[in-house]
Parts: sequence; C-alpha cells; structure tokens
Amino acid sequence: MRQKIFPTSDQITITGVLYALSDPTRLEIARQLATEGQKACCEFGFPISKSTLSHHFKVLRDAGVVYTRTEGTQSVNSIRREELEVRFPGLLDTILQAATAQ
Amino acid sequence: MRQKIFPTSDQITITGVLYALSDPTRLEIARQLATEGQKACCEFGFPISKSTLSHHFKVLRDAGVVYTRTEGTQSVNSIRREELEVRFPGLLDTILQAATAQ
DNA sequence: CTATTAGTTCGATTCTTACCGAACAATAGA
DNA sequence: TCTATTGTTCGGTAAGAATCGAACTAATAG
Repeated sequence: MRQKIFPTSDQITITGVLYALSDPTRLEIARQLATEGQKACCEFGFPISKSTLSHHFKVLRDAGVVYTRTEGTQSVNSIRREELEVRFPGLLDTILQAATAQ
Repeated sequence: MRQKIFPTSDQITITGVLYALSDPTRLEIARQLATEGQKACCEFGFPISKSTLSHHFKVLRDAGVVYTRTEGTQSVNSIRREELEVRFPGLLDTILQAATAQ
C-alpha cells in the first residue's frame, strides 16, 4: 500500500471541497463522520463495491475533507473539521446542515 | 429558443448546488452575480467560447443557482439568493465567502 | 427588410468519473 | 506459517462533462 498524501490546509481549494461533496455517497460519508466521529471504511454499509468505496475515500482525502490513519488492519477515517474551519469558516457545517435538512 | 425551465425551491438539491459551484468558471459567475447584481452573459469576459459559457449558465440554472430572464436581445442573469437562503440557510454566502477568501 | 447582437442548440471530440472484479499488500490472529 | 480481514491498486467499461465551431433563433437597430 502506497503512503497516503494529504493536502496541507492552504492546498485545500474551495472547488475541490465542493466537488468532493457533490456526490451523494461522499456527502453521506462526510455527514456520518461529522456526526458519529471516526469510522472505518467497512462500517458505512453502502451498497457498492470495496474498490468504488475506496475510490470515494481517496477523492475525499485528496480534497482535504477526510483524514485516514491505519489502525491495525483497518483504516480509520475522520473529518478534518478544525482545518476546514480555519480555511473556510462555516463551510462544512453549513453544507452538512443543508444535507441533513434535505 | 426553447423556453427555459427553472427548478422550484424544493426541487433544488444540495448535491446539485455543490456540483454546479465546484467548477471555477461557474463559481466565479455566481460570485460576480452576488456582488455586482444582475449581469448579461456577454459581460463576464471569460476566455471561453459562447457555447461553453452558455453551457455553464445552463448548469447553474438547472441547479437552481441562477435565474435568467430575457430582456431585449440579451439574457440577464441573477442569483436566486432568497430562495437558496430559505432552502439551504447560509450556504451561498459561506461558499462565496470561501471563494473570495481563497 | 437586412444586418447585427446575444444566446442557444447541435454534433463531435476529448477528458474525467463512477463503477466493477481481480489481484495485491499489510496487519492480526490461530 | 497459514488464513482471514481490510483496504488499495489495476485494468477495463460505460456514462457524463467540458470544450469547440457551426448552424440556428429571437430581438433590435439601421
């Protein structure tokens, strides 16, 4: 497994974040991570294949929305709440609020 | 010219709005409309072809972000601020703020 | 009535994305 | 050491999106 690379705070772009969260599956991942805290990939229970789910997590990581650390045999994901808040104040909460309101 | 159809407030989806604004050109269109008020398509001065620009406006309209009305020979665009605010409170402003901060 | 202006629509091309199964890698446990 | 378990990566396919030029439409100006 190649080492994962995460963008630094200033490398996070608004268009990147919006794009990452414009997919229903990825938005739901972000929502669950934000409300339920950290979770392993396998705990989401989406009706899609492992490879597709892995792809979605990579998009979220590359956009700077999610951080993934390896813990034993599983990958624990968390949302980069503080960094996103500093970079784009209010953005994450407002989007997640909108996602919930829907 | 076929008649333009605009989504009603409840037809606007969060993923649709995020997707529409995840493109740099479209985000800039929204930003200019929000800060400078209504504008005709031709007044934006992007270095892209008419057909591409027309496409971007269609994406914004279909997502419910922009309203377009015909006035003489030109199309005047405005942002659907109030409706978006009711549907997804704070969303537009937060995104535009982030776009500007960048 | 003709020309101009402002956009839209069409057809085509190229790029990107979502998705899957199969093969691979890393860790943990028997 | 063998075997699950958990994800990643690869190769491929199918669908979608960005882009353009050309043809079209609608309104206005001359």
